Amino acid sequence: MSSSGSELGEFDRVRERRGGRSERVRVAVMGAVRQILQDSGYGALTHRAVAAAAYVDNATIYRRWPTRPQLVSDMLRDLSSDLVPVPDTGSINGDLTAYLSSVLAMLTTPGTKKLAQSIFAASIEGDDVVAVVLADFWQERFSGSYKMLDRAIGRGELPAMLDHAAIMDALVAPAWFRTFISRMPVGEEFQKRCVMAALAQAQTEK
Amino acid sequence: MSSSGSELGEFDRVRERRGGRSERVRVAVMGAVRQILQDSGYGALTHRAVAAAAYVDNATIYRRWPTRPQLVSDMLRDLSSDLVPVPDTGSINGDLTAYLSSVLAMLTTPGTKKLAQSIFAASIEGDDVVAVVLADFWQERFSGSYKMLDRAIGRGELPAMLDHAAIMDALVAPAWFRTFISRMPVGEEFQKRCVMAALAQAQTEK
DNA sequence: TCATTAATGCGACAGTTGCTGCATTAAGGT
DNA sequence: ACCTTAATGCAGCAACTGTCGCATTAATGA
Repeated sequence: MSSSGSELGEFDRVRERRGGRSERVRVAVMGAVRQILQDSGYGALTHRAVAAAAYVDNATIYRRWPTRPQLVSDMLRDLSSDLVPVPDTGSINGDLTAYLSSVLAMLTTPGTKKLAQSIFAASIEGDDVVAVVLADFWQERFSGSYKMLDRAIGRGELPAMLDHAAIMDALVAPAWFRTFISRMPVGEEFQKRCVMAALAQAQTEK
Repeated sequence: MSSSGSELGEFDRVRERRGGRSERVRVAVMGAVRQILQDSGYGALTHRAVAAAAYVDNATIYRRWPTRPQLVSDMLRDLSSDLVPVPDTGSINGDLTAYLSSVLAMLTTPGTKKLAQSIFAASIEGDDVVAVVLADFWQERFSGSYKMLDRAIGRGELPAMLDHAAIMDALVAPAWFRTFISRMPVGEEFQKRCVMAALAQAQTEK
């Protein structure tokens, strides 16, 4: 039955080669994707453009990442979380202010804004499989920020029964909404108001 | 100088033909665009697909709407506002609940969700000129909903000095954010909570 | 070190997309 | 009714996109 000596199951297992050249290609491609997205945006993300920037043949890109959304979602895994760090200033007010400040900085700086835009564009263009990856990405991103809230509960600043998601909605949803959908300005008082709204939401018992 | 008999300015004016065949083509194309977006989404919006659906030559589409975002932004003008009507139930609580309910229905129904998705995709792909059109679209959409708040002020339900945009942010931003960005569920209690948050924001003096 | 074969590079191909002359049609003014 | 010419239809083109077969390279296990 199995032409292979090892008995790992009913079917022959395709032995993937995860190290060496394949890994080098992967790193180069992911770097090229991020570079292109930051510099020129999602519209410039072509398989051949990535291939050229990574010094890899375009057929290789097509074989490992058949669609553009897959390129983006795969890059998300490598994306370090230092884009929006979770602060620890000692007070919930300071934490929320610092966090939203990071988000707004990310959404304002051209390079990272294009990056965020691309994530959004990919999630629209991508099929359901990619959507799952992206949902995981956000879940992880949020679970990190939830620690911020739990610390405040430990300090007695917030009630124990919190709707974590509701608070983060109040804090960051308007920023994303204005940046990419309604395209209204996100100024200084807008930021303060969102922090206030998040705090008000946090005081509401679940 | 001027080969034309009429003296309308220094240069000859190109006499556009706004009626007759041109208008019929325009109506057919706009209908085809909306049909395609609702049925198959932004990815299926090809010039040739629109041309086929509208029984018009594809060169005509290219000449009058050179890019896909222009097709979408032009369709927005025709889009009747009955997608998200501004309610008048008699109380601010009822109005906000009904309004958010309409927004969520629009974001949940497949056809209209794809329509909203397409607007977003076009605003990302489109150049700055298109962005202006889309900003106007949202401005008009919001100005309609502001009347809802002004009626509440007239009834004495809300303080006179309101930050209209802040209230609408609290009401609808989380819905858009969860639908297209964080992809979290938008359930029954989510809706109630957003209305509560918007009311709390409304009670805050500007 | 050697054999196996997954992964890549290379070249070519059909299908699609964006665009452009040119002939034809019909809208708008006289 | 007639003229001018804007707008459309038609045909064809270069550029780009996605895919494939085949030769070559090198990762992995023995």
